Amino acid sequence: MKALTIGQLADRAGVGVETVRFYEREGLLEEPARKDSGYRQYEENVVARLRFIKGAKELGFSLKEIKELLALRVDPNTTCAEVRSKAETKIIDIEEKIQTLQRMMKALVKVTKQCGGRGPTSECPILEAMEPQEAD
Amino acid sequence: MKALTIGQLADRAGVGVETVRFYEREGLLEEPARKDSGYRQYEENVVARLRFIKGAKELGFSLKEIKELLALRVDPNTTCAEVRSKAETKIIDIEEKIQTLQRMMKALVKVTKQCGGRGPTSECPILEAMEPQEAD
DNA sequence: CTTGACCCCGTAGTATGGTACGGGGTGTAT
DNA sequence: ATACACCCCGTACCATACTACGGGGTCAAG
Repeated sequence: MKALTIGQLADRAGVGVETVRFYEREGLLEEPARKDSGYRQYEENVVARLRFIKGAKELGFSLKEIKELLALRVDPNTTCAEVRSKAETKIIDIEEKIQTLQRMMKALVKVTKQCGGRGPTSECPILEAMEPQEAD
Repeated sequence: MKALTIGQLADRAGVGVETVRFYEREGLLEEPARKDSGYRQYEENVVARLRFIKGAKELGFSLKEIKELLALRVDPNTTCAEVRSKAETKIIDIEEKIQTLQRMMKALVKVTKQCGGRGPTSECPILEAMEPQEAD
């Protein structure tokens, strides 16, 4: 297993070198091994971690939340109950996001259908996307 | 129909007054009618618009993208083809987000299941969440 | 053994999306 | 008629998440 340089890692994950160093400072990536020269040496699996961070960000998770997600693992230093309850909170969170996205999609499909139709409407059907659930 | 003051609007949508004025400056909300005093007068439907903005933000859409989403309506000033193609782009976008979220959820469910089991693993199953599709 | 691409670090600057402040006018209730 | 909450505007400030810069060392190819 040959190690990756920071540049190779960044390329494979589709982020910038500076971003990798930034994530390291922020604690999203652990400090890698170093060569004698001081060069960072990354293992292949860090690529997946970086991609995960990238994807989660695009879904509206903050780096802080992503850090929590990445910490969700079953290991000897965490109690099961703890992991479980954290994971369940996140699951609910994600389910809500999915539902909202599905409503948005439905609204967009409706727009394209209206289009196929005839009457020009000035309504904005997408506004309904947030309505059905957030009854206060 | 009684108009809402900016404060009432902000309360109902769950945002701050300053945020409303900010969105107005950014073109996400149109300039409302004013009283002689200069006070803004909002119609009830602006509440939905604000909630939409709030929700879309939590899903990782930028204000710029949200503006585009809100502009997606069938009206006399836009050609159908245009609206259609924009909407379709957004739909694909949203579908991807949904799929990623579903993979994340599956990973989280897996974590909770591992938990119920016995062996402590130090693996992080959530890292697989971004993998299956982004094959390069 | 030099040249060019890449790495190191620290610090500064940027874009986005608000949030706060200050000095002033408004609205209504007592 | 005065008090208190709320509105006006402009400007300044803030957190997050990068991104760039500068001065220097490294490494592999030619």
